[in-house]
Amino acid sequence: MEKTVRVRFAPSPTGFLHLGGARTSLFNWAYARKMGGVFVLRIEDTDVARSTDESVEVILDSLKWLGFNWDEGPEVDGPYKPYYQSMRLPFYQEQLKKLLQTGKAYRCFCTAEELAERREKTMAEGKNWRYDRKCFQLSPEEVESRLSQGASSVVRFLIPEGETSFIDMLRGDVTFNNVELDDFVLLKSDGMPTYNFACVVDDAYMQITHVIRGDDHISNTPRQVLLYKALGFPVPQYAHIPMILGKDKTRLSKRHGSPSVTYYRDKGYLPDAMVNYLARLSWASGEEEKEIFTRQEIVERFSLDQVSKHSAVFDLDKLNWMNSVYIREADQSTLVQMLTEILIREQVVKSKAVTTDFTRYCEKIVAVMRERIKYVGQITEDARYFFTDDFEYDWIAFDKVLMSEGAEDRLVLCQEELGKLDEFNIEATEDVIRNLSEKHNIKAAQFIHPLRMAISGVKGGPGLFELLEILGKEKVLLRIDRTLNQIRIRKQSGK
RNA sequence: GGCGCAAUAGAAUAGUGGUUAGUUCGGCGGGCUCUCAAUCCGCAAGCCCGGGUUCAAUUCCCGGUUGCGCCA
Repeated sequence: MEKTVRVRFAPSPTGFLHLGGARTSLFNWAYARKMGGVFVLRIEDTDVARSTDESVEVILDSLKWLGFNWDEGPEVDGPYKPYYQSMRLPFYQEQLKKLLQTGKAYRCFCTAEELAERREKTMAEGKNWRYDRKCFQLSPEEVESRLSQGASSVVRFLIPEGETSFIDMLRGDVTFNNVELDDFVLLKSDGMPTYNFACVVDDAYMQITHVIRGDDHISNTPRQVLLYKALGFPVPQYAHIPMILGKDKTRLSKRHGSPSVTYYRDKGYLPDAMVNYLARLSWASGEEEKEIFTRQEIVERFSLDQVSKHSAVFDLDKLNWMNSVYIREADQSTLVQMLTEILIREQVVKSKAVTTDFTRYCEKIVAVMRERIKYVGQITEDARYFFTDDFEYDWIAFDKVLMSEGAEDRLVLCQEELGKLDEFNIEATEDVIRNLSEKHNIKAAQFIHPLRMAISGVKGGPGLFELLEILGKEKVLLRIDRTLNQIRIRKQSGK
C-alpha cells in the first residue's frame, strides 16, 4: 500500500515571504493536492535573534493570500504538533542523547578563535580545512569535567567513512564523498539545534515523505541523509527545485524590485495571477499556447518531473501581462475592493471618505481602467486625476496638444458647449464634440485631445466621453478653466 | 579555494538521434481606434564551446567554459 504523501513548507520567520519561498510552497501544496496528500507548514524559528512574531504573521498572511491552505501547522493542529521549532526542543534533545550515547555525535569545546586559528594554519599549507576532530579525542571523563566546569560546548555529528548518495526526483542520483563533509554542528552552544539537525528530526517525526525545497539545499542533503541513517529514520524522497533569480542572474533580492509576496499583494496583483506566474516559472504542462492556468488546472497537471532543473529569472513584464489578463476577468467588486484599500493605504483618501457614493465612483473608474492596467495600484499612478483636481500635467504632451495653433480656442468652444448641457453623459458629451467638429469642419480628434489633456493632464487613458461622464460637469468645467489659465501663463512666459 | 547543480532566442519553456527547432512574455513594424490599452496581422531573434560515439548529435558520453548554490 502506498504511504500517504506528506510534504511540508518550512520557512524561517526572519522577514517577509520571499517569492522563492512562495514558489517552493506552491510546488509542495500542488504536489500534496495532486497526490491526495497532506501539506504541512512548519515554522523554523530556532534562530532566536532573527525570528519575530511579526514575520510569522506576514508569512501566514502571505500563504493564506496565495491560497495555499495547510492541513497541519500553525492555527491548524495536527498529530505532530507543535509546528514551531522553538517549541520542539525536547524532541531534539531526545534524539541528540541517542546520538551521543551511541557515539555518533560528540561534544566539542573548541572556541571560534581556536577554530579560526587552526583553519588558517591548514589553509596556509594549501590544504582544505575540515574540522580536525580535536575534541573527538577527548575522554568521557574529560568531557564530564569540562561540562561540570561550565565550559561552553557544541555537539558535532561524527561523519562516517564512505560516500553518501540520494535520489533527487528531478536529477536522479546525486553522490557526495563523505570526506567533503565536515563533522558539522548539531547543537549550538546556546542549546539550539542547527538547521540540518532540527530539520531532519522534525521531518522524521512529522512523517514527511517528500522533501521539496530549493536547490540551494542540495549540498545540505548528504548531511541530512547521514543523520536519518544515524537516527534510524527512513530517508524521504527529495526534489530540489530551481531557485528564482533576478534579471542579472543573481539571487532575487530588493535590488530587483521587491521579492516579497506582500509587496505584490499591496500593489494590486491578484493572488491567482501570482500563483499562475510562479507555477509557470520552472514548470510547464507541455500544452502549447496555454499560459493561463487556474489553481485547479495546476493541481491536476502538476508533476515534479515536468519541473525544469535550471534556475529561472523572475520576469516582471510577464507577471504584469498575466496579471492584466486576470484583472480583465476579475469580478468588478473584487477590483473595487482592492482599489479602495490601496487608496486608503496610500492616503489618497481617508477611510471615512469611502462612502457608498465613493464606492460607486470607484466602480466607474474600475470599469474604464481595468482593461488598461497591469496591477490595480497603477490606477493611482496613471490616473491620479480621478482623485484630485490638482493633478500635474504631462508637460511635453501639454505643449504638443494645447500650445499648438487653435487649441486654446477649441478648448474654449468645448467649455461653452459642454456648459450648456443638462444631462452630462457619454451620449450628450459626444454629441457636443461631434457637432462642434462638423460645424467648424475640424476633425473631432482636434477637440478630443486638447479636452482630454485639459481634464486629465495626460495624453492617454480611457475614452474621452467616458471620462467626461465619470468626472461630471462641474469638475470638467473647472479643470478646463484651470488649463486655460495654464495655457495663458505659458504663452506669456514663452514669448 | 573545495564540492555540488545547471546550460534551447532578451525572459519563461516545449521538443527531437534525421524537424522549416514549436509556444508564451518582451522587442520591432503594420491594421483598428479620439488617445492609451486590448485585439488582429507580420518580422527579427535560439539549441554554450571542443572532442568522442554514430551513416547522422541540439539531443547520448567525456572535457572545458560560464552561471548559480553550499561549505570555507
